[in-house]
Amino acid sequence: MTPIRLSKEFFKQNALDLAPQLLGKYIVKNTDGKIEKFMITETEAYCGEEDLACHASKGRTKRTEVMYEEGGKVYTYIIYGIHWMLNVVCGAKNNPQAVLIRSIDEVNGPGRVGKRLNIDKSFYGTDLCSSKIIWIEELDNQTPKCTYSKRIGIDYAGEIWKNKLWRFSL
DNA sequence: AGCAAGATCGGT
DNA sequence: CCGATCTTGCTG
Repeated sequence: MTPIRLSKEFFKQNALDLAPQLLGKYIVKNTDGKIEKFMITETEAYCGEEDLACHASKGRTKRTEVMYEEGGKVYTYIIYGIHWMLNVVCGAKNNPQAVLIRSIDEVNGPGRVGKRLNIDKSFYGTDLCSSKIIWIEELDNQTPKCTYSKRIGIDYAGEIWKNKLWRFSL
C-alpha cells in the first residue's frame, strides 16, 4: 500500500469530521532529507468563532488569521511561554476551525508533540498539501475506532463548550 | 504601556 | 500543587 499525502479536499472538511479521521494518519517530517513518520493518536476539534474554547472566538487577529484560510495549513502558537502547539487548519475559507494534534505514537501531550517535532513559529501557515518539510499521509482510507471525551484545559470556555466531547483518541 | 491568563509539563 | 516563561488580547 503506497502512502498518499492528504489532499486539500480532505482538509476542507469541518473540524468535527476531520479530527477523528486524522487518527491513524501519519505526520511526515523531512529534516534535511531525513524522513520521520508519526502516527496521530489523539486530536481535539476547535470549531469556529462561536466555540468559546477556540482561539477564533476572539475574532480575526494576527494570531488567528491562518484559521480563516482554506483548510490544509498549519496553525502553531506557544502556550505558557514554553510549549509549541501543532494544529491543522480545516474547513472552508472564512470558517475558522482547527484540529489540535494532542498525541503521536508514544508521545502523549501536545507540548511534547511540539517538542518532538521541533515545531515553532516558522511552521505557522505552512501548507500541508505542498510543503517539502511537513505533511500528512494515509496508508489506507480507514478511520479507526476511537473514543470521545472532553477537551483538556479549556474550563474558561463555559459550561456549553467545555463539556463537548470533541477530543478523539485511539 | 501595563496586565492577566493561557488548547502544558515537570518537579516537589 | 506550583513555577516556568512569553505571547496575546484587552484595558486605559
